[in-house]
Amino acid sequence: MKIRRRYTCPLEIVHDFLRGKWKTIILYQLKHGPKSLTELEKCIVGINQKMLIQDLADLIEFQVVNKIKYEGYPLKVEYSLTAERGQKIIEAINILQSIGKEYMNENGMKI
Amino acid sequence: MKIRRRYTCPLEIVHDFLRGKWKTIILYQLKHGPKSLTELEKCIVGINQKMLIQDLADLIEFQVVNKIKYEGYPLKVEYSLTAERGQKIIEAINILQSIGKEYMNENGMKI
DNA sequence: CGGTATCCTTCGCGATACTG
DNA sequence: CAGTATCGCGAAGGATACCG
Repeated sequence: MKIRRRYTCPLEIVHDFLRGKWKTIILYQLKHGPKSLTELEKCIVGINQKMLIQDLADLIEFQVVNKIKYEGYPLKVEYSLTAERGQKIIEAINILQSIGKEYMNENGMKI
Repeated sequence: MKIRRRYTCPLEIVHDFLRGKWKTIILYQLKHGPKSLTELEKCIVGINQKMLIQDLADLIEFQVVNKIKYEGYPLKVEYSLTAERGQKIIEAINILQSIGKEYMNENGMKI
């Protein structure tokens, strides 16, 4: 992660990090266990491979995601949440998700 | 808040809403009680009035912020978190803030 | 299948000027 | 002091082609 400016509050670091279009969604999709690149690509509607790989790299660097390479052929790589920071950030994302649910109910929105 | 696209998950609504540069910071600054426009402008480094007012309008529409107008002169307006959704969203923001603190400690960063 | 590189477009946001 | 309107730039991100 590149530092973009001088932060005046620890919150700004994390918010700047999560601000992009896809990172929270990627994390959310890893909530129920490891997934491969192509699995992620399939379940995240609208994302393209470039963004997915780019954001996964960021998530790994920030230590919210692990990358596991399995040796041998065919190539197999899996991504999963880290036990520490990954799980913690998911707590926050869960809250946001539940706010979204409420909001949709109140406004008669459907997926 | 204008709907930007078709959402495939309730999380996306809230994330899209919070993605902008300032909303989370504004909410965080309201955590300890109501503030006026100029107070917010002073304590949020780098923001300009246009963005502040624009984001406050969004936050009000999404029912995380209340606007209280006091009658009489001089004009007085205060913004505060709503009891329901405002408090709930702050829970998530608190988690992000604490992740930021950890991250800064680990990497020897200072404000 | 997993990953990198390049080009091009969109739009978030900053600057600035104006109104009640 | 509170709020609205306009304009332009730069970065985020989409499309696409290529490599191991």
